[in-house]
Amino acid sequence: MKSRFAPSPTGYLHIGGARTALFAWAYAKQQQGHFVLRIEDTDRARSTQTSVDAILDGMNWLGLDYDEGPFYQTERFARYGEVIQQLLATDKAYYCACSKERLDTLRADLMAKGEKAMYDGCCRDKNLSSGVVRFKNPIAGVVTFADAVKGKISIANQEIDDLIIARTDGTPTYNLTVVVDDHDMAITHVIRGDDHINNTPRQINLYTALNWTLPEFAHLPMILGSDGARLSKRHGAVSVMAYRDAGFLPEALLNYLVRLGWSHGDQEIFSLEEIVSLFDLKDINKAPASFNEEKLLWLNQEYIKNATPEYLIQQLDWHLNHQKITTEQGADLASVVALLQQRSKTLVEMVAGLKMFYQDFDTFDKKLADKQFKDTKPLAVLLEKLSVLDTWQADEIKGCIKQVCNDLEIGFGKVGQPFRLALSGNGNAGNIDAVAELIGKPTTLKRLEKAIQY
RNA sequence: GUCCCGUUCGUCUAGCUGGCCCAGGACUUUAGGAUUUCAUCCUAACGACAGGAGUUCAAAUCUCCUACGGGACACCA
Repeated sequence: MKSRFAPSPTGYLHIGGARTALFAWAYAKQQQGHFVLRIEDTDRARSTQTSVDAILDGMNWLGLDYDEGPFYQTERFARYGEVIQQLLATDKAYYCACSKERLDTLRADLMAKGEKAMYDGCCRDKNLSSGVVRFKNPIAGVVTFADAVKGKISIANQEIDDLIIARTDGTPTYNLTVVVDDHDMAITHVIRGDDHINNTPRQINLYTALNWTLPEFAHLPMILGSDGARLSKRHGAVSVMAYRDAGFLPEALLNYLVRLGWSHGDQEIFSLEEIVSLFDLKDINKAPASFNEEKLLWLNQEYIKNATPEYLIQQLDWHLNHQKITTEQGADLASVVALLQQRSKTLVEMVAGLKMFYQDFDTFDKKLADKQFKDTKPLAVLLEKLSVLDTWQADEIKGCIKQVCNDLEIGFGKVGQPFRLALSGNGNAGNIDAVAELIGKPTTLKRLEKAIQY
């Protein structure tokens, strides 16, 4: 068994492509087969190296490893040429010299007449020797195939025109290259987006003309945006790497993506191992799904909550560098992360919460400070008690706060809140005693003084 | 326009070898509870079988029609 992911390098790896890759990858792993990465770059005008790199980066970040490839179609032109010649020689293809203008008007006329815009086979029997090469699609009959997710699909050959397999400059086009590659690479399962359903019958005809055995086809429904239209740039972030930048964990994205169209009963959370062991094409939904960032956020939070601090630190590395925050000095990063992981939906949020342990802030949040620092008495008393504290530990610090409460006969919140603001600058912090412990005595006292002077 | 595919709570979905479904889970929202804010956690509530016809003792599940949505119709992939 062998599956593949075959993106064209005309942009970054987007969410829809990533899900297709994930499904093809998961099925290969599940079947203990191979997963192939193939770059379909035959459109030299639109393909770029930057896009190739972006796709590779995306795959790598997601952890979707491939057993073979990446293969590049541009390196296989000789082979395509061979197949085109073979088709020509066996009268399965012909040269067509129709001008673009003729084709355009033909299309417009047909549409106006209420018919499907198709090539009329004008040059089919002219026996020309130059121009584009078209495949001689059968005129009659019906092409039927059993799609692994959609079920039986039939299209009449009358609905299919003679597709171009080689351009004027001799370069091959998509429908020819996929067939040749999938055959040559011994792909047994073609798993791709259902925008390719209409191409499938023509490809099947090509397989037949070449006398090659057909692979299984599995067409995945598209991912739609919140407005029901196909997911695109105008729906916001669609690049996989944009999700890394926004602080998502790769396994959270993968988990979200796998549940978009695939299910295993009521289970929502799947480890990578579970995805691999449980994945099956028959559990894929036929209908398109729309992307919902709120649920992704929830999943991400779940993964952050359950991850080990060590793993989180590893994932945090990029964000820390990106925001130029150094954590060598000051609090123990693992402890800080452990404190923060219960309260961060994203890594970006975590970094925001982690700043106060490694950087001083210039000002307090004005609104909060005006309120919390109106009466500085509690903080002043707290400062006194903390400054004489010998063992700088959460329990001891908590004890001090309680003492202040007793001495002044006020509630915990009256001391805890201002204290929290004093240390964080913005009021966002977890267990205040633990926070103070990690920040350390000198810094805690310094910030307390600053708050009292506010 | 023509062809192909699809249609269960706002969203992701279970169920689709008909009865266990006056439809289950999750996200979101709302209301409570726990908590030193927030977050987390617990409890509860709201909320859907697109519409119609048919088959059947019985339909979300099978058939047909309609509506709506998506996709394809490139010398793009």
